[in-house]
Amino acid sequence: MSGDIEVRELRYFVAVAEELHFGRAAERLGMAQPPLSRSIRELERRLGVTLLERTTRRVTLTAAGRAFLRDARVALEAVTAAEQRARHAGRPEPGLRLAMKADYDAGLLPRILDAYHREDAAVPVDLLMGGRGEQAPALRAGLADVALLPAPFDDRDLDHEPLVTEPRLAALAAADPLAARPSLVLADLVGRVLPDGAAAHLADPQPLRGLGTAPQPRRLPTVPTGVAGPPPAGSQQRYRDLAQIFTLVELGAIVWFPPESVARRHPRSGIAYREVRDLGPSTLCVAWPRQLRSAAVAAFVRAAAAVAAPALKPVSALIPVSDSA
Amino acid sequence: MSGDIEVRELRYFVAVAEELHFGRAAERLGMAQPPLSRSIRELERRLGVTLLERTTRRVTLTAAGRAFLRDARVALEAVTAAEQRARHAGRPEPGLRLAMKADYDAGLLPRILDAYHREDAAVPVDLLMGGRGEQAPALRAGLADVALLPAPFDDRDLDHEPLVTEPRLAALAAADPLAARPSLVLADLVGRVLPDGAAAHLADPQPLRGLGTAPQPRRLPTVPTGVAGPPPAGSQQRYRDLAQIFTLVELGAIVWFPPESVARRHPRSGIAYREVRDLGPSTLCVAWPRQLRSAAVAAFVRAAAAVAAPALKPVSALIPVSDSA
DNA sequence: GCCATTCATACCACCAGGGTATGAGTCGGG
DNA sequence: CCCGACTCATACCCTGGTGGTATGAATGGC
Repeated sequence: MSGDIEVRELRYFVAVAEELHFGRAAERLGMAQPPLSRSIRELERRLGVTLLERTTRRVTLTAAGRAFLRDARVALEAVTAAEQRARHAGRPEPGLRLAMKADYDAGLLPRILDAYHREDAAVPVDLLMGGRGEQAPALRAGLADVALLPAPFDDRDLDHEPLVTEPRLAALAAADPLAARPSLVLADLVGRVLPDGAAAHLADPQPLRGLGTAPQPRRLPTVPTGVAGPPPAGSQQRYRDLAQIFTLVELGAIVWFPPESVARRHPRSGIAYREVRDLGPSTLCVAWPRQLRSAAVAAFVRAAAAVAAPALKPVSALIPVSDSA
Repeated sequence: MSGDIEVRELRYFVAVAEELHFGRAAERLGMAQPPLSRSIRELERRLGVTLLERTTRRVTLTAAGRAFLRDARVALEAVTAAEQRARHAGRPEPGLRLAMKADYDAGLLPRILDAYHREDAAVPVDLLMGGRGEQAPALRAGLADVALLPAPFDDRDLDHEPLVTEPRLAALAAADPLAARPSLVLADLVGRVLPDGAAAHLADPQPLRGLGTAPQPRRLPTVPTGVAGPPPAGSQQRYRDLAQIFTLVELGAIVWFPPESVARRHPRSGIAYREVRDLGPSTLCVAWPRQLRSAAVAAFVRAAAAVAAPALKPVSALIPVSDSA
């Protein structure tokens, strides 16, 4: 009789714990409800612990269930990361997979790659261009080996090194009355649609790094691909490519806060970039999975740090987790 | 047909990768060799990657295999930690499990516990007294929630906060000629048997924290329990309890480097404690699993930091990994 | 009090995973 | 150079775990 917890059981439990409904969880898992119920019960029996409190009307997590949900997610991430990294390492010439969002490199990418290729441990670099907030998960999932990304980001299981800090600007429609002013403060923008949780800057203070922060919801809002028309105002829609953002900014539908280097790279007649005096700066970081200490990654981090060194300003607080990350 | 990697397969692969021999690995796993061979082959097929190069005479790891071994160990650790933490969280009154080595608290434990119990989030504390080097693994395995331990230690997947730094002394047999001197330097001790990799202080500089450090062997030397007679000189024997160490020090069999607070707590006529002018100090840390951010742990860390605050000296370099950790 | 909803139980069927027997390739010794 | 030992792979069988279907039982709303 069964000793070990299996990955399958972890997936089952996570599904039920997320749905809090055996029927829906079973549907999501592509199976029938009775074997799912049985699996969970068997899991509980082996753990010697009740994870879920069930009545026929309601399913709730126990304290142990909440703890197990958190740890099960971590474990599942570790398993899939192992799988992905092995797949990549098995390729004939496994390059270094660098995850970043296009243009979010503070103009350093060419010099970093140059410096990197002069390192002894250098291997070819595969660029993985992703949307905002996809870099850190890609590292965790084993899909990338190293990333360039702006802080703050969710740095669970990641190590990082700040590279450069630069101001962020507000991108406004040129026709916007605010564009007439040479500089703004955040309060000027109250009521505007701000992308990507930037609204939090106006509302709450940033969550502090450290212990005791409540666990954050991890689910990303789903991104409808190939949408037509602007999203409803006030939605926390996430924009994957700059063209889309530019269009919406030009239309006055949103305000956007790009780092200075990104703005400088995209002058555009319909868009005005303005200083925001009380908007915190953006810090570009290099990040990598904590337990991954390959020579190729180390060389990349060295190269990036060396290139950035002259411009380095220490970042006062790297916020590890935020709802919008 | 193939969906997911399973924990069983990870265990199988780790066994084979460690033994580099299917027969022995099968024996270790308590199964026959053919199904083990088949499982590994099936795992490779699903990964699309060759993990092991086999001839009938020799089994070797491929590059992908080495990467997968590292990640598989991490994943297995995560699974067992999830299991253990759930078991503990399911107990009727789950206390905070504090791992430490007896006496290695720099005299702070009573005050830390006092301060902790005044915290709102405080729960009863279960003390887990372990030998040297067992604290960090206990945190990783989900057997403890928080630990007090001296740096350096293997801090993979752990967060830590330094508490106090204090000098270490040399414990010598009172009859030792060196005991006549008021203070020593490490060079005086060349050729002595030093426990727990302290010899590294004499030989190589400490490995630097950071990337690119080669992966370290993780296997602890096995500790024969209930040994009789002193171990052979030069062995990297690990000593579990102080009584054993004292006996060996008194006999002049070893030299030992306890933190000052430990020495002060154990005055003993047969043993002389002497300053070692070039021996680095010891820093007591509080450590906890990185992803575990419970209120009880946060409260404990706060309490420990508050108690230690007056005495806090920053530690210059926490060495994350060492052979002796 | 009835009915809809939802989790648990009962029972069945299939195949994944483990066992045994044996083949095949490789290295070493005579 | 051939033989034999060693070790991994293949062939085949069989058990039990895992999933499906049918149905019961309990809960909460109307």
